Amino acid sequence: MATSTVENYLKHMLLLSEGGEELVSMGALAEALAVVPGTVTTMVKALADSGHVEHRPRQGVRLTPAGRRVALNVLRKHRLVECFLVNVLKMDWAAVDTEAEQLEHAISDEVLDRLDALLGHPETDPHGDPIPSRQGKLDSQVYATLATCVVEKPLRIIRITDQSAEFLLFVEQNGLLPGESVRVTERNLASGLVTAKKTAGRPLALSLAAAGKILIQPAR
Amino acid sequence: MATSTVENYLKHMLLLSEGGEELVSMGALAEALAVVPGTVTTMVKALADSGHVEHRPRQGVRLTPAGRRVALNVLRKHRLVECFLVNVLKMDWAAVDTEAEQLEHAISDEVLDRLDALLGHPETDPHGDPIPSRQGKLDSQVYATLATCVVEKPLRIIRITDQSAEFLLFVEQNGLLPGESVRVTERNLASGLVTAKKTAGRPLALSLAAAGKILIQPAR
DNA sequence: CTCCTTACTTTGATTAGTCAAAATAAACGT
DNA sequence: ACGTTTATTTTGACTAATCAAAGTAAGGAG
Repeated sequence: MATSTVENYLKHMLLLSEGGEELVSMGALAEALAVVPGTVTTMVKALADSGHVEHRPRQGVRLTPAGRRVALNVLRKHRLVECFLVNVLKMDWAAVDTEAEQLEHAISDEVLDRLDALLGHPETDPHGDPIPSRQGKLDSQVYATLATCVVEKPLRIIRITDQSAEFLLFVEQNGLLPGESVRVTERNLASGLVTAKKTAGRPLALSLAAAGKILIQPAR
Repeated sequence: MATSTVENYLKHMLLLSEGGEELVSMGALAEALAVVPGTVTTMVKALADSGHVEHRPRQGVRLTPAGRRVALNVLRKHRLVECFLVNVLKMDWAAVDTEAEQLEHAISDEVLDRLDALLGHPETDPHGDPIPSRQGKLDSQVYATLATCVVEKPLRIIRITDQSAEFLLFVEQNGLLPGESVRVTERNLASGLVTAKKTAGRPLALSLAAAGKILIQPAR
């Protein structure tokens, strides 16, 4: 059985490789796991021995199919737990990531399945992040963002790709939740500012960095 | 923050002291935690340093008020999680103890409170074990058992005090669930056999040891 | 091509939790 | 009171995960 430390390493590799093909750098992994780089090197070598990853010294690391399977299962637990916490326990959007971080390592596959059924087999969590299927399929569609979309076109918000409580709180307070309709009225590369406007709302200014974390689609 | 190992030590001390006054022997703790006695000695000394227990060398160990507080909180989590798994996720009676064993260390107090509300503030878990209140009150009423009760008196089953899957399965298959009505038709100390009978059922034989794990009250 | 920066790896030490086995103390029977 | 049994404690060693700091490689800048 993988320890919860191992599960975390694998999960973060999956998240950092956005789909699983590219090499993940040791530095990025260390950053994501809040650990010094030397620790990552040590751990990655152990994970290579157990067949979960392929380690290219001085270049990076990549999940093997076995490692990817474990990572997807953990991610599925994480996101389904988030759904449960928000939809059933009515918890706060911004707080559930931290909670799920613990629970993802404690719930069994049996509980996972029943939770999935209870929630009606959702396809995304409350932030719009796709939930891997039982079979390990993960929607890896690449969306445009408020930082990259066409100006003045009507858009629908699909997903928020920053789980920090502050950012989620900001998003919530300005009604930029997944499902909402918006359009970008202005984008200025020089000042790094994007102005967005909800159908019936006042214009809202945000940085390019922030805008890039809000994924969108052309409205229906 | 107490690690989940520490939480387990404290929880088992609480369970073994049936209320919290008597000294718990190191051996009993080692047995309950599936660890060798030497490990318990080491750990108990650390717990004494952190003020969670009082250690009487060569005699045993006892929870301090601080330790008891932690233990009750863990037990509350364990039992509320069991309620959730059985009542909401419709999981099997006999399997939930193992699941809860993991989850009790992963859920926050926030989630605990919401779970408690969702379940309607239950007073006992599905096995009839009392759930400690938020304030740390634990019903420590001493019940009679099928091994100690008066013969032929109508009884109500209150609680099953053995969480092993086999025993729970046996209990379930013979309809001896908490809430059910029974009476003891015969008890033979010599052969160590107890015969119980549900109001509308065939007589069932069980050992004194097994009968002692089924707590009862006089029928309403 | 050489030096420098930066990322990565190595090394040695630390902490939590554990076991095996030897040492000790208390309790017990005769 | 003496030796034996049994529970407990000690000791030394091990694993997983970590950090600090020293060492090494690879890719630019000049």
